[in-house]
Amino acid sequence: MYRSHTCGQLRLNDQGKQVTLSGWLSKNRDFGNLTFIDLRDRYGITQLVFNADQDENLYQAAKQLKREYVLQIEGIVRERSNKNTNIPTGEIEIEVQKLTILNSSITPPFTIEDQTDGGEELRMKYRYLDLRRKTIQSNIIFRSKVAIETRKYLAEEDFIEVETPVLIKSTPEGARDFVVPSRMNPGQFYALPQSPQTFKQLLMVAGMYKYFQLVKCFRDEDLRADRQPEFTQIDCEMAFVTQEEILNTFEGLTQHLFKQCLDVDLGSFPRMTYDEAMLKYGSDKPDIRFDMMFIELNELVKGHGFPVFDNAEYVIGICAEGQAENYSNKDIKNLTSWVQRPQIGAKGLVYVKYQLDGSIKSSVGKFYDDRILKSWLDRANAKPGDLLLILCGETDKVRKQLNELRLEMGDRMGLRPKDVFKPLWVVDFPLLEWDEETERFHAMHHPFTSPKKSDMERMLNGDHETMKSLRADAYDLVINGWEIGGGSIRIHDRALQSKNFKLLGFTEQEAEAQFGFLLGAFEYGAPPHGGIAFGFDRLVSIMKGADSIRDFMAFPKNNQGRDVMIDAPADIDTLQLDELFISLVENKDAEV
RNA sequence: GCGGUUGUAGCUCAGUUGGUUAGAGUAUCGGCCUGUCACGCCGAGGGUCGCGGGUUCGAGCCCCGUCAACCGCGCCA
Repeated sequence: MYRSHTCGQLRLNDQGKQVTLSGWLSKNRDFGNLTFIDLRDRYGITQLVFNADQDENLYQAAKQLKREYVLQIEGIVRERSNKNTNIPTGEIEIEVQKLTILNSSITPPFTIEDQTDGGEELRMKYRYLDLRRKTIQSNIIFRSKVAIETRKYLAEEDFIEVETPVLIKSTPEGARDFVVPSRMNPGQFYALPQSPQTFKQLLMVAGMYKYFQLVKCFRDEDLRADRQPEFTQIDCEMAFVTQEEILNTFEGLTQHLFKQCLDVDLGSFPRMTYDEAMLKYGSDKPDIRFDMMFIELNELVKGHGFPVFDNAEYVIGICAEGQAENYSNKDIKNLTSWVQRPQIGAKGLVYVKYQLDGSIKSSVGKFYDDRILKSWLDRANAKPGDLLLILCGETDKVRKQLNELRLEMGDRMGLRPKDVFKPLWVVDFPLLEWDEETERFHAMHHPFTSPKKSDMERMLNGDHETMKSLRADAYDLVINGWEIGGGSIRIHDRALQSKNFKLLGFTEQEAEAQFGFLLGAFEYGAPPHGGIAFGFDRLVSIMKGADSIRDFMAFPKNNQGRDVMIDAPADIDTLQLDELFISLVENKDAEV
């Protein structure tokens, strides 16, 4: 028996007990003839004490122990004379009678503590040591808890978990696929799924409705703090279901997870159409922890001789409450540089300060008199002390820019606390998105998304401009400005699906070649169906208020998609290449 | 593909206008210490200043190139 108790278990009322503990040596504090050792496992830390007065040999043995040695000890639980109120086991210690070194350790490259001295790259290389740290361990344990509660809730709702294949077929739509060469089919490749989308729809055709799966998905695109090449989805699909039922079911799931895992009551989720979100926040995933909504100023600013506004398509602003006095000319200048960075790309920034004494100060004061400036402030419901920040330009661009500015101001003003959760359903997404560059439509959600019933007639018979205005039964769950989940009611009619493929620029042959199996299935009595997928990693991270999903994955990849611990990806043997009928191009530039 | 930040001891970082032998904290090693819990005190070892080139009497610092990490843009139906 390696242990009778964990290192986080013993309390004052256990004193006098004979116990056996196993764990890692976290720290030792030696006093010459008395030494303390912190023994750590995933449950906590228990202090061991070795006293030379009681056993000189044992004390000398304990002195030789180093960080991260794996120890097993037997001893008696004693009340501490000096208690440590910072840890749950802080009232007791173990008076050690027998010490066994289960394994030694070389000196770790960084400290295994809550606040480690190790940088990210080093921690990733030695991820197995990083994972010994309580902060990371508790993230992974929390993730497990959320996964288990997800299964509990969905099982309670009569969902069944079905595994779908990982080796599937590449499709040009959407993200870039990871591909896997097939040895038995020379020259051909599987693709790893970006999501189990078509399979879950086929499960609906199969009558396996109320499906879910906690599933790995793969996308070969550039990484971000919140994006990894392989990630996990809570993937769900239901048949004989309306959008309303789906929203309610998964609002319930989200409430359940927050309640069970964080003891947070989310309440019922507000809903907003895509158009409203774009108009008020310039984003399809608005952070509604704070207001600072967009104020449209077009007709108030035009026609007064300020050419920048007169020539702009769209002039909008936000009102930063109480910030007028906080922003000196220099601060405004810095903020202007901030919006002019290439990542934001605004041309400039106009401000109107409604000063506490009621006077008005503005960067465009020589073009507009105070009466006009006041009309802008009035539209923004500004009070003395408020700061109006205005951007202008093409509608889509300026919305995006002002969205960034709004979030930045929200951060600066402390309006985005990490422990406050504001969920939001964004609904009625456009069905199609016109891409100017390739001069074709893209599916806003994915090509299986159904138009709203009221738009079906227009979709089948409308002209090009009509297509741009079609709305879909598609929805996103947004929490604190993060897209946590998204889904739609699917097309279950072959003719409608064919029409959609055609709009998306597929020829009939292409549609048949790529999705013939699905179109074929639709001819055999496909039920109405729809579903949703949650980004599991993002959900878990945001529940813990983290910006990066990496610390919620046991073994994440770095910015270049590398696993620096196992050093993958890596070259493969020429024999392996030969078996796969793959030859590598020596000089990459020669390829072109 | 692009923008930004960073790269100096095992680790985290400082290093001024280009100028003596490149520092601190921490970790490691040695010594002392009987109530610590970021223990304390004394001492020691530890450096390809990411890499390559250039300017200069002299480069951690300036210039050019390059590599890597992180953040973001594009991309991510």
